[in-house]
Amino acid sequence: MANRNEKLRSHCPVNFALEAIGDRWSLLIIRDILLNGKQSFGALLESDEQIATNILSERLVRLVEMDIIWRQRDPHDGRKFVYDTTPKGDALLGVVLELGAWGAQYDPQTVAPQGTSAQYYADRTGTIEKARLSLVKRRGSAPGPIQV
Amino acid sequence: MANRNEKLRSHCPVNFALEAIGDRWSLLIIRDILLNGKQSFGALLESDEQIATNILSERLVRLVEMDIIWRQRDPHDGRKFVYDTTPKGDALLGVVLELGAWGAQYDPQTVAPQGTSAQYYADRTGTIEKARLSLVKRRGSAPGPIQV
DNA sequence: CGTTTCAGTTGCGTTATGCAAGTAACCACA
DNA sequence: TGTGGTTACTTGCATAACGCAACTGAAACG
Repeated sequence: MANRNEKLRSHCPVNFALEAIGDRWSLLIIRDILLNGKQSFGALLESDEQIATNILSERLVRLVEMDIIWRQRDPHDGRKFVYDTTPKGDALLGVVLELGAWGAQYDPQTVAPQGTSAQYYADRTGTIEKARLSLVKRRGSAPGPIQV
Repeated sequence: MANRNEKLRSHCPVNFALEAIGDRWSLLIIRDILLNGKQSFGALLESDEQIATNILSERLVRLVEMDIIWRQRDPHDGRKFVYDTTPKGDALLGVVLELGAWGAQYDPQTVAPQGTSAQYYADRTGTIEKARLSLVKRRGSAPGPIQV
């Protein structure tokens, strides 16, 4: 699991990244925020992978602590929080897309997730720049789901 | 952990990749084979992250089962095996480099791992193509460590 | 032929994950 | 204003994964 303050096994940059987000759930949460526009606990719960509430809760705390996402109260509903990626979280887009490209290539039963176009996974060439532009556009305008 | 034959949580390509290699060790092993030219059990054991023998053993079996790496007896030493990536494993290079780029950017204490040039992590632009060329060159010639 | 190297395996304690159930704060409506 | 539903959690407990240390069997070395 992504550890918090314990000493790292090494300072190889690949290892640093894996200790931060190299567990089974963190990158799925980041995928949902970056690509599927999910920004609340409830929305993140509804993904196909069926994350448990306690795990989602703990991961969100960790990701906030690591400054990969941040949260604020929903101004329109006092029960809810709004979660969104920080620039450090946005910088994981390349990782998510590379994983997606590999998965799409080697999973014989691959499907594009709901609300996400298969073209973002189909080929790697140009994909990262393309999605990054979507993200810039999103950041530049009012916050909300991006339709990729 | 990367599971084997149990049913996947979903067929989202990102999830498929995470279920295959989304644990704390698999991508470090792939990093060592792809970037650091390590090809034996003993060499893989010596990395800074100090993987345990039982975990390395199990991960190598899994990676072979998934056709991400393959192994053969060392023709020069009957005790040893030679491990190397398959094309499916080579295709994870982009994932490794994206993780490395992110880690190098956000780990204040980052270091380039032994035998690996920092330039491969320092910036993402062109990095993937560059390393891929190294890999193609390596595959084209006799198998052996690549010095990146 | 004894010693060392190599690639593991085994045993066992610790940590992480996953499921089900429960809770406090808040909102929507009568 | 109170009642029921929603949201974002927390708790308890079982199971699975991880990690350390010690051990093994086959091959190489001297």
